[in-house]
Amino acid sequence: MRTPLTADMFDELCPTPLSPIRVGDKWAGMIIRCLEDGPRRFSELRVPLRDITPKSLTHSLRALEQRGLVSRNEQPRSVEYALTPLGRSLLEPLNAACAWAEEHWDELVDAHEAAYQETRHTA
Amino acid sequence: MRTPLTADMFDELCPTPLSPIRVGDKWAGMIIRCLEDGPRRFSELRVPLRDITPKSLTHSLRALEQRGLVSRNEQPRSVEYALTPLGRSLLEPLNAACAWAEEHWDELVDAHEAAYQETRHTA
DNA sequence: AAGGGAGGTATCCCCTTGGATACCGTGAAC
DNA sequence: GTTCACGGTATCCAAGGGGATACCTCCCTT
Repeated sequence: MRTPLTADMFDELCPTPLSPIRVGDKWAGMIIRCLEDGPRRFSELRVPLRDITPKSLTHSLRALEQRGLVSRNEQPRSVEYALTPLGRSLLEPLNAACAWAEEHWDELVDAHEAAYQETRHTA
Repeated sequence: MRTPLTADMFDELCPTPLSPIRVGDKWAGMIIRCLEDGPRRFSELRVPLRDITPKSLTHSLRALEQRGLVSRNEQPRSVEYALTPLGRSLLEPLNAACAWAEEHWDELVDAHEAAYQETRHTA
């Protein structure tokens, strides 16, 4: 564990974009996933979230802190973010949501494409 | 089943507002719950959602339709909305999310109040 | 003393979300 | 033939989410 976070970990197979279920703001769900294996540093979190601006990351992390899901541990040479026990307990329903999205992936894609076609047809 | 929807069904005990987990937009989760026991009509759905404007309800329902979660059945004298099988399958992770929120209700409230106090103190 | 990395802030700006209010079209029902 | 409920639209508006860019402070290294 504590393997480096990769830049492509949310690229292809992650069901997040098509799933109707969301945790907090745009980034919160992914951040929680990133912290699953242990504490991470600010700059470390920016890697898998690609082009996230520091402002957005700060904002999301503060919101997660306020909800008691993430802790901020400031040390001499770095800042480490980690899941609180409450945040870790959230992994269970979050995983259930992701599993649902993966399980119904085809239907979600079909519905999305059908809606898109209809839009084009109407226009 | 098919008992009338009450105006207060989302008032007190519903964990939605404090839960970090959301389904679609502001109303989607509650709409899905409302359809759990069978099809409902537009005006019927407005009751439990209190002050929802027709515009907002229309918008949310259209979005749920596009995602394939809700079906719209137009009949001579009424329009009925119902869960699709896909929509119904979403109840499982949705219930998991609600159960989580209820289970950690106290912690959620504590975190929320602590954040509020801190805001007041800072200001 | 200067450079550099970590962890942010400060501004600006656009787009979306969602509420308020008002209006509309259709088909019973009176 | 007008009124009424149903199922919406149309328009306007305020607040918030989120990206782009630039800047800053602290501390360590060289």
